[in-house]
Amino acid sequence: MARAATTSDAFNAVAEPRRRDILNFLALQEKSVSEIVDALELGQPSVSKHLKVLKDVGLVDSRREGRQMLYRVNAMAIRPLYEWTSTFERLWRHQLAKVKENAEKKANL
Amino acid sequence: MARAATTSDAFNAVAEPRRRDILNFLALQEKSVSEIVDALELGQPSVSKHLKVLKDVGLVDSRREGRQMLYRVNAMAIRPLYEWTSTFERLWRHQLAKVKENAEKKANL
DNA sequence: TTGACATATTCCCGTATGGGAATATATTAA
DNA sequence: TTAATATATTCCCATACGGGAATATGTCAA
Repeated sequence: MARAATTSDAFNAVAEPRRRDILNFLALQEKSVSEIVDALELGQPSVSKHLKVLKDVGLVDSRREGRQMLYRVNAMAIRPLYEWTSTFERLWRHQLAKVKENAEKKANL
Repeated sequence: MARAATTSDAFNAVAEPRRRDILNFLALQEKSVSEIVDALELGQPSVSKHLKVLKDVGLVDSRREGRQMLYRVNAMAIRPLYEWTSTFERLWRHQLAKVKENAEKKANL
């Protein structure tokens, strides 16, 4: 077995930094491919390929408007990632609480 | 340029499902390598290699106890992932709110 | 039609992957 | 010492990556 395909799930799709850049850029509103190309300073074919990966895993949707294709984020598809990381949030809060506690103990010596 | 190294950041390290399995397994308490091997039903060399990746990006720490190596999660290292996904949480909440709104509208016809 | 614009796809290649098998290293016990 | 246990590393290979260049497809305008 080799490395899992980038299209196998949201975790793999989002591992690529440029794809996160694209999602960030689309977060506020839908954009055309060329707007993304301009914003990210990346080749048009690369952007189209990244968008295909994102679409395959459901992270973006698209619609045609004239000659342009408009892409928008499907935020729901990021939810599994959020849920998974949330299970660890409790752990680091606990960790931070202990650090704080120790600091206060020291201060009160 | 090829695909980014699995050790380049937490996003890439966590893209591999077995590594998420390992982190899940370590979430509650530290475990030895052989405990992980038994739990995940994966070869020992594979587990050691996954642990190396996780350690390289700071997702786990380890300490020796006799012949065993005990690994534990460093939850703080997952924080960037949580933060990034959180920026999209607002978006899907908004989406869900609209769905609910539409459903209620229909119900009141 | 033809041409121009916007996007998608194909082809190329250097690079790294994850698993298994075999082997190396570290630690303890006898 | 030597043997046994626990873990790490190396070597192998099939696979897919991301980017650039070139090309194909799709849409509108004249």
